[in-house]
Amino acid sequence: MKAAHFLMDESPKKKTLRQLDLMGFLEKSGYASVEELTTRFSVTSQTIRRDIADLAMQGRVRRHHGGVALTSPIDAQTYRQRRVERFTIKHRIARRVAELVPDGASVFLDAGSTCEAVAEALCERKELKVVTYSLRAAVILTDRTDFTIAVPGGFVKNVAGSVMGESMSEFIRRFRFDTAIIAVSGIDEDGAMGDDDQNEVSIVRTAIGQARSTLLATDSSKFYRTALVHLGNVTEVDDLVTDAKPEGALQHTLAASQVNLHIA
Amino acid sequence: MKAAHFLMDESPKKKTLRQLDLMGFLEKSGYASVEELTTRFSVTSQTIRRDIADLAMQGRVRRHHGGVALTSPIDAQTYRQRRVERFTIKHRIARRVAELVPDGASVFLDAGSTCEAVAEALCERKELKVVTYSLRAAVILTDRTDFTIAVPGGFVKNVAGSVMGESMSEFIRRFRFDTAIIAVSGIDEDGAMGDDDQNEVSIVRTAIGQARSTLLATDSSKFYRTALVHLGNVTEVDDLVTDAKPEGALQHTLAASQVNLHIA
DNA sequence: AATCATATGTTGAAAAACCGACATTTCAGC
DNA sequence: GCTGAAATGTCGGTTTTTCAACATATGATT
Repeated sequence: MKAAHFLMDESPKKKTLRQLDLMGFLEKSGYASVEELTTRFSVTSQTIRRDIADLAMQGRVRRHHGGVALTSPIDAQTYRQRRVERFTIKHRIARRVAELVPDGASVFLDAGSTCEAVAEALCERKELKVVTYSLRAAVILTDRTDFTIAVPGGFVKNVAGSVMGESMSEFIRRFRFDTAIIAVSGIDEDGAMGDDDQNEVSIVRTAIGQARSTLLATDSSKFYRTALVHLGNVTEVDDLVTDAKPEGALQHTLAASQVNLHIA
Repeated sequence: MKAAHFLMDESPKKKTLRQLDLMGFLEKSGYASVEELTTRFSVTSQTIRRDIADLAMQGRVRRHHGGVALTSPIDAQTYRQRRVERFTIKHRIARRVAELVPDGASVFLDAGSTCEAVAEALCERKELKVVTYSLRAAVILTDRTDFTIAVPGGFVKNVAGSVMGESMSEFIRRFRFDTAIIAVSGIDEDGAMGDDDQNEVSIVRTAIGQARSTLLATDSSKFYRTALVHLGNVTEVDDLVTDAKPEGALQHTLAASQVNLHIA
């Protein structure tokens, strides 16, 4: 009973997840106040402090009165390196995605960092019509292109910079897409795709329903990760763009389906 | 006592020097606590706080309980650029505007470059509720704060990064504002304010109607310029923040009204 | 169901940091 | 030397943060 315990269990607990997320946030800004973090994660200051205490124990952050900072904050070099690293993976995928989108197409674009990279890559196309609920993607596209771009209205979710509101699906339903470009938080071995936010899932499902074809863009770290909310099955998508071929069960699931696999 | 000549190694302003040094230190570590800084510079915490207050006023650092952090994780280039930007007219005006907005307020924020500068300055406030149809402003605020932010849905107007749609006014009408922060393209000598886009004017008018007070932020180049679409009269606004006192007729128009004039 | 472990929320008192007002120092210019 | 402005220090009262101890929830194991 206990032997199996430390051999197998790799599933990240909530706490660990949040701490990981917290680190990600820190790496962007270098410093974060406890207050910011409490609202960002919707937990008590005490919980944040416990997270911080853990991370500080591991020497990964520096504690301060009122917040946390990175220990070896954004050493210009590592920072650049990280950027480059992300550039290669996410941007390789993004470029591949952009190649699959014809000029003049009407596109739905999901939120999340991968989709922001896709937005950048889409700038190379011409005369696209894009609907997205990612503010950042919208800004990237308006700044660099003259595409027709639409965003739904609502409240902005801080973590992702995505828009959330009551009538999102209604808004999306007003459009038809040649392609829905989506991203997910995890894909199970049986091909179950999932995300961490119920609302986002609902939006994406609506978009898929309005689209002639669905394109899933995700890096291989998402394989075999289970996400909170079920979004659908990977066999429903028409194209899957990723950076490495999935191994094992997932590979078979895909092979047995109609999914076009693109390795960037 | 004159004996302490070994302390006299400072030539220009001590204060300025230390602040410069402090910035240098910050750029390495991204964050520094007040305590660290007191020992590093051998001065009182109060002095450090005054330095910090100065720098924060200039928008060069973010204050936190216990210390300071850089506003943005530095990229030498952007940093230099920011530094210049900080002292432009728009940013001076923006800072003044932010001072007039109390923590916790609900505000409407117009679109345009001045309002984007205001968005940056508003990051210093706390727990604001912001409704804006400027995508860029929305992104700035979501990236740097945990405010509640809402944007209306619609198509994005490329040049300005503002959102336009049928039901904009309806969306705006769902909110009440403590302050509507607006910008205009021109102000006539008789106080007539105008903008160049019929839709934007309609949105702004609606917002003003929902606001307890209206704050006009505009640089002095807008004085005596006539814009296409009439928006209202400057006497309707409660506060006018600008960079230079208007001369001539407009000055009298303002003096005869209830407008509070703030020169940044 | 009972039990245990883990994660999170709550509370109240102690500690730390803040701010304003005023005192003191420094130094340039008369 | 005297004076005034700028910079810094000191002091107290206030606000914010922290921490420890306890309570509650959730979930897995038996």
